[in-house]
Amino acid sequence: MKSVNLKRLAQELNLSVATVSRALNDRYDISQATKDRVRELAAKLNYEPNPYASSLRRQRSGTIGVVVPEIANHFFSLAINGIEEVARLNHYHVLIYLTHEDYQRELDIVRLLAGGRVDGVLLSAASTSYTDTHLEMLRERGIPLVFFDRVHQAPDNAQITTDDYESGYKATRHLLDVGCRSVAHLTIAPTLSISRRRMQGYIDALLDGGLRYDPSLVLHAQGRREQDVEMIQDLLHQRPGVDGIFAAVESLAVGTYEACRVLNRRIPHDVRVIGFSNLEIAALLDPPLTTITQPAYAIGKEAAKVLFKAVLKNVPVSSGHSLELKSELFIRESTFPAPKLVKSA
Amino acid sequence: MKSVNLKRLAQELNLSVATVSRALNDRYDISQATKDRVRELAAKLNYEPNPYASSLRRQRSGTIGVVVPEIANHFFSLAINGIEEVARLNHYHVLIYLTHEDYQRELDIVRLLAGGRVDGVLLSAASTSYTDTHLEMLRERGIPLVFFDRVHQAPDNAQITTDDYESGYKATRHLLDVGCRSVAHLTIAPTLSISRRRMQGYIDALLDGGLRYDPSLVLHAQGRREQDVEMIQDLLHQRPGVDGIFAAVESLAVGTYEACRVLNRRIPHDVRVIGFSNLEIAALLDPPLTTITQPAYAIGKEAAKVLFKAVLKNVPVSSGHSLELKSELFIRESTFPAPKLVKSA
DNA sequence: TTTATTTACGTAAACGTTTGCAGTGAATAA
DNA sequence: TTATTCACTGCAAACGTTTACGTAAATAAA
Repeated sequence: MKSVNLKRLAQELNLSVATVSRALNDRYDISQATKDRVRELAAKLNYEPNPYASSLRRQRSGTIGVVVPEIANHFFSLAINGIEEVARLNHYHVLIYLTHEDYQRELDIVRLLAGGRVDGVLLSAASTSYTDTHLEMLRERGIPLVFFDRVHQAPDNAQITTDDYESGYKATRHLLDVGCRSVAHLTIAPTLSISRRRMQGYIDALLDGGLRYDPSLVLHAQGRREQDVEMIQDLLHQRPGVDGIFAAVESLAVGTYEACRVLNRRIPHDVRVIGFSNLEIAALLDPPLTTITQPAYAIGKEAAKVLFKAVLKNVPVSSGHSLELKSELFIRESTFPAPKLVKSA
Repeated sequence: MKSVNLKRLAQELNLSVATVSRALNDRYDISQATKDRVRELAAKLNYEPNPYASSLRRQRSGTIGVVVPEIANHFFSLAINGIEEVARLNHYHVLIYLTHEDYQRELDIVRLLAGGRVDGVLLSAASTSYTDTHLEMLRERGIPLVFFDRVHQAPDNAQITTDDYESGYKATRHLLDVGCRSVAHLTIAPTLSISRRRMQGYIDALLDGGLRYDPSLVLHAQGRREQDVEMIQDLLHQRPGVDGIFAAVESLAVGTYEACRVLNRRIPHDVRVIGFSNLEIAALLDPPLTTITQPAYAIGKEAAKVLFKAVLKNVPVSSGHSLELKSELFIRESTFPAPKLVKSA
């Protein structure tokens, strides 16, 4: 019940607490003989240093904080996987916080973290409105911050993202290539830079393809599953000419499938669908979904690497450390050109 | 850069550190006037108490540890979601650790946690071999532990599980009901109690259904995606008579779909498939997958609740606090009886 | 020999809180 | 008047580490 500490070890070995501490930390000014003695007893008694005492003394927590909108989401759980990997290699611990897309909650969390609980923060922004006061708090306290995926347009922050503009362009372009003439775009909060960049890619691809950009074909979802599906249904119903849909996030691609099922629209015969997604089973959907897939695991890993560079060297991160990874297009049946399908159907 | 602490506040207010601390903690023996003064300045200076000093002094970390085999998995991410919810309500922080199904890693993690970093632990066991030495470490240190889903047969531990036996029975029974005569079972490590219980349900349902239990129809997967799919292919190939498959974990249900695709076996025409799964999009698969779905979110929530009861009241958890939640059967096309399908195909 | 250097360890302060105890001045009771 | 209570506040120790500094003994240099 009573945990063994340095004092206990010191008494039992007839040494001072300082010597024991130094022996365990493998300091140069302790003889090999005592180091061995100390370590042996420590192992025998299952000694584990008290992390809070240690963190208090060296002003360093050995912990990073990860703040994400949600966790039941393939992208984020894969990213966290990558983050955890890097943290473990650096003997660091990982605190997880969920904002549930709520800016206020994000603010509260960051305030807490700025209190010194962590040595660094990885953050993927909530979709609701934004000021960057809380980021200032971290900066004031000298706590490095690296954004990943959902970044915030702060003056000089490191951020790990994907080529959202190019991806948006590529996705839209692909729809045009397979014959779509009226492409809708489903996205989330326009305050998010990823949304804006994906959408800009969408717009530019339309224009380059000789189509005009029709804002009424852009649907901003709320993130509430059922309501979003209804909105998609409404869109498909009111604009029967829509023959292609580009979903900027996975949940909206899935929502499109559901809406199409309800409305009896055939994919890809009536409408072709492409979506950002990290679903491993996209290929097993009915029909297999064409996806733009982000390297989620790599994003988490790289973001953590950049953060640790700053944390361990005790230097601030800057936009110079930013990275943009490439996402990949997987073409599947949901965007097959119509003619082929008509035959086999 | 320099963080504001109690001393700073005390100086600025001409009070002692003790008074400031008590004022912020809303102690009864501080006048309302000083409380107001203190709080005002604290808010103005953005004071956040140093969590490590605080944790060191009161022997309490305000943190729980969550240990799971993996996170890129619907069940676990949903469970973590539930856990985080409860933790947040209790103003607790959540440390995440991944074992990647590696027992040695689980051991190392528990050893760390037993060092006092957390006030309690939620654990879902890795699938590899098992002794319960590390659980003893937690018990010795008086750190409550609650298992969820993947429990370990420790003498007197609290555990939150689902009705695995009944679920296994129900799933198998369902396959028999729709006409299967040769049902294979895909599962993971037999050391895990969930595996054993699900399998026992499978066996009993077979016997009750007048079939015999054939161990060669049980496949123990390794958790390596590609190899698992190959094993499933081999099974289907060598035992062409198999007309039903019960997958004890989601990945194996998905693997079955892939194997069937490679071998050109039609689901459900040639073989019917049911699997444990928390995929929200099971209904969108080709064909829609019949699932046994665990209340993952609720499991996380309940496990956390039980843990906090122990943590906050400072009492040990015991098996008396264990809970068994019910999983649900969602019947979809992958287990439709053959005749119907022959027509529409 | 004396003096400088190295080796190995101890002393004590510090990190920022919390809290038992004591103390103060004022108000009330005896 | 004195004693007692009450409402506040301060002093100082404690939590378990880490580390700057000091020091004694042993060795090297003079």
